[in-house]
Amino acid sequence: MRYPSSHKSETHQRILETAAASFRKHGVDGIGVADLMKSVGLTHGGFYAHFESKDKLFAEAIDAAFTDSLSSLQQAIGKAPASARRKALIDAYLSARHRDHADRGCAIAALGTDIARQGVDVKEVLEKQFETFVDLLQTLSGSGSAKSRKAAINTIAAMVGAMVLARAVPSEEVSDEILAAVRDSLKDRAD
Amino acid sequence: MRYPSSHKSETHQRILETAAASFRKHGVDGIGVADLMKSVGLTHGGFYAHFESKDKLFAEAIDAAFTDSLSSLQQAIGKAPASARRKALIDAYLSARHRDHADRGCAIAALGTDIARQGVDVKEVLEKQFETFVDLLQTLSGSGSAKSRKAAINTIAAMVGAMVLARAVPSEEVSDEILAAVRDSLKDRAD
DNA sequence: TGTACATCAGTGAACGCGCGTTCACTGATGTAC
DNA sequence: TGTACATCAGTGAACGCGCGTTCACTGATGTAC
Repeated sequence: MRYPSSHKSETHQRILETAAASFRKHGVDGIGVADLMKSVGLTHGGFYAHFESKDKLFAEAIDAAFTDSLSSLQQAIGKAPASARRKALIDAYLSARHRDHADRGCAIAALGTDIARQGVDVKEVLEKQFETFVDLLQTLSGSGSAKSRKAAINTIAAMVGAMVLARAVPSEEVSDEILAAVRDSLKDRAD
Repeated sequence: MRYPSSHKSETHQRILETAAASFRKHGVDGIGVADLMKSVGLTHGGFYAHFESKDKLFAEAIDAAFTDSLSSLQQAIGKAPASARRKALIDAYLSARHRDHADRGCAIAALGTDIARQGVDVKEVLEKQFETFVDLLQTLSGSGSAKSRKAAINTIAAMVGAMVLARAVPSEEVSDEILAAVRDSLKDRAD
């Protein structure tokens, strides 16, 4: 079956988006090429017309996942007045909604410890997107000084750690407590 | 070969300790039963005389890993005078040494996002040990009030997030920067 | 305009491989007589 | 004290299974004449 010329890149994109969600939900080893392609509505053999290997897909998917979640955050804070945007971002990141929907959320909070064991390719994607995240937070604080970069790194570390913990703990009570504690603490600081 | 009565529990312990290190280094799916037993100096078949399944081992190993890393931290701060212990703990946790030796370090920082995808058994072990960690930090701050519990949670979240990030980033420069930023910030706070 | 052919995204059987787990077996030593 | 037997931690072949990857093939459509 021959398809219109745009078709291939559309399929590529669909595989990528499905992968970005599935990897965040199930981990790198928790989802296979066959199941992934099934979710897209195709068979596994076709995968290699789009990606060189599962590893290569993973690197691209991390990139897509990050872009996806950062634009979600941008959207969440867009409504707020400039002075309240940092707080809006913290509330959006450290929400029960984010905790309960890892497949659409932050890639580091969902896959951080897996990424630590991956090759340089994947880690470079992560660092690039980490810097984007730092920039975003620096913009919200209204200054590009070294101090605000440090503050941005602290905010990200606290948010990532809180989300990892909130998801790793079985009791919703403790999970909520962790999110609330870090939310309060970050918002109290005038970074 | 019949062994002295203490032999079995000693082997059990050796498997557990090797597993606690290997899982932290390679992830749950990164190390198999056969390789694990080989590291212990045995063959894979013997594994099931000691553990019901790999999953059960993982739950026990997380417990052992936590106990191991918490006692390392206790040791690191033991030398310091009481007033400097919180800072000593932060320095020990957020050190390059800890970053570069995941196999002997904090289980959440090494396996946090994997644990989030595990069953309740594993998560319950984690929550118990998380509470131990909170208690330790509260003790160091010298008070058991609700405020200090909140502060302890914040400290842990920041440390875990920083370590996950520091390990996920390929450049040592950025990695060091993250550790230093969070170290400074946590020590400035009088929690 | 109509026909023959080339293209190539997607199919599905097949591959080798490593995984977790099972099981009949081994053999050194403790125990019973 | 000496012998026969029971024990059971550990062995290693074998199991079914799912994985990532390969490849000969399909067939609808674009292109050449």
